[in-house]
Amino acid sequence: MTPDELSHAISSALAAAVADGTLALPAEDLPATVHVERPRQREHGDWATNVALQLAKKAGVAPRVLAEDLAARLGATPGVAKVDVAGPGFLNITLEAAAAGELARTILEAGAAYGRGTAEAGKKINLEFVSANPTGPIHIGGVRWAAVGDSLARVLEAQGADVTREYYFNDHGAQIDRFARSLLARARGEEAPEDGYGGQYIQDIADAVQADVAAAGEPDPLTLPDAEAQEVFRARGVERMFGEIKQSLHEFGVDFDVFFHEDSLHESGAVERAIERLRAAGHIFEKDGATWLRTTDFGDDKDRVVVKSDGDAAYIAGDIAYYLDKRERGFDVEILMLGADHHGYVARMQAVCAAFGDTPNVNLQILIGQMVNLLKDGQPLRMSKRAGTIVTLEDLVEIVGVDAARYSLARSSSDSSIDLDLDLLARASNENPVFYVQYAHARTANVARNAAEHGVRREDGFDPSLLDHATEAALLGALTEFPRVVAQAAELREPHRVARYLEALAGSYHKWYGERRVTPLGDEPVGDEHRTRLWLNDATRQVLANGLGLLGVSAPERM
RNA sequence: GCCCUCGUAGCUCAGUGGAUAGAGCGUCUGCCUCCGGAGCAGAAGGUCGUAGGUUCGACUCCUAUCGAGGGCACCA
Repeated sequence: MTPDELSHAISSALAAAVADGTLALPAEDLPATVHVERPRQREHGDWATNVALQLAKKAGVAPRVLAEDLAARLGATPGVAKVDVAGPGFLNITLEAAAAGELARTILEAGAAYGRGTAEAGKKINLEFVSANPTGPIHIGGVRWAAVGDSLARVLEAQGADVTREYYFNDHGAQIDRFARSLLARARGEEAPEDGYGGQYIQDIADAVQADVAAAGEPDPLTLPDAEAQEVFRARGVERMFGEIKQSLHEFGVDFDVFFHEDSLHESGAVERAIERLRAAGHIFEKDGATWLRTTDFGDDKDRVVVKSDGDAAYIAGDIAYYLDKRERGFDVEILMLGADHHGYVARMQAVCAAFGDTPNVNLQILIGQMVNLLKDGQPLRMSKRAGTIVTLEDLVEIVGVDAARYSLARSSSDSSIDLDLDLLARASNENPVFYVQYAHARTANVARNAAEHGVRREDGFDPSLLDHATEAALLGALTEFPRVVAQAAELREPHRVARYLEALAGSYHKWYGERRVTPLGDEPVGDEHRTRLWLNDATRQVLANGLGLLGVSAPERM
């Protein structure tokens, strides 16, 4: 019996109570779907609902009286063992072991599809994340969005969405000029300019550019005039940086479908077209020699310059064109993940969305994530791109590995800033809960291997009524919740819920493992109880694997 | 000054109106003669920043306030 089936049974009981006059409430006042949830306390049964509490006031009856009536009606439902009324009027429902245990078969039949849903089916979603400037390696903040964003993409895909992972390269404007000047300076053996970038990677890129130029048989850029030399370092340096960024993201398990270059918007005339479109809609005005977008009409706190008085496009012009470009590529929803240091963009970008006639927060959804603070021996680690003292994606992976890095960054709500102590992670990596979850998965694999060696085979029998231990009810209950957790993670755009769920599931599994054996002891013959437990073991493995897959974390057979 | 996010166990963090607020790590006590002890069982540890309000019921929603971080460009 699934929670949905139980929910329907309760709805039927409510409808019956209305039909025979017991519940004095118009049928349309009944909830469309009755929510059932897992009670915190195991003694409270397998499922609980507060529907009697919610309806009692409207119907003018005491909650407990209504609850008693519903309990009597539900008691006869096939698969329901008992229904208790508790506290102010909760209904606590306990399922028959067989009805609960059927889930193991359901999960194994569904396989990798267990946990998938259709909540986002038919939606074409563009998910833009990381989008770090190609002026240096990806630092720790960007890594967080790589882990969270990719996991969110997987979760949305599990709900049927057509997701495009997109990375926006800001390869236009002053930052890139500074990057190019820094490369040139280092190639000449000079210090990086005051407003430029430092760090060993600048030297490395500069060397690589010169090697590339030599390999291409082109003249040494150091013999060219400044402007031309800088252009060589800009074009080739940015290309080099792109390559490194793509490569480290790939090694992190994050592969983008589209790397979009801001420069292309300016070169193709997309920026002018987007501005003209807004002008035609009456949202553009000229003032002080500049061209403005009247974002205050759509909730922004000030209007924004889109073309500066010197004729150059302001930064937001690229974003405007980019927004339109995505819509014209057919995306219903554009999701944008930004760090908290960019949250000031939200209002103006939602205004841009509205100015194009779209619906803010529907066609454009902006997720703001808080920062990652790095600690070393409990002390904050100050990072500076200019000084080159940054902790990069590669550094983090080298210290803790891909699985631990992804997991530790994806298991927290993006609303919380998180503190990572590098020494702690390096010293005792099993402090990362990922190993708790992965160990549970490895253990299920080991149990299955052992069972196979001893002739315990699923196909020889399955009797879910034998799953009658308290730890089995708990484990089945946890397994039941997986599809809801995934659906909720997608709906709220909060993939960390999957990680937290997996930790709870792993806990339920470890407890069960301590109480029940799949392989018979000694000379004990193989019975249906062993075979049925193997079904449960394998079902757990399937869910752990499915969940870890949503996080982009491996599910090892052995550790 | 205005805006955004956060404040929950010693530490790192879960908990989008329900029952006795949870996990990992750390501390303490037990458990490997048989499916892996990266585990399990138990103990200790909380005025959920503070004060009001809404509600049958608030960690959760509202208001105020304190504290931490971030943001308020014709920069990108």
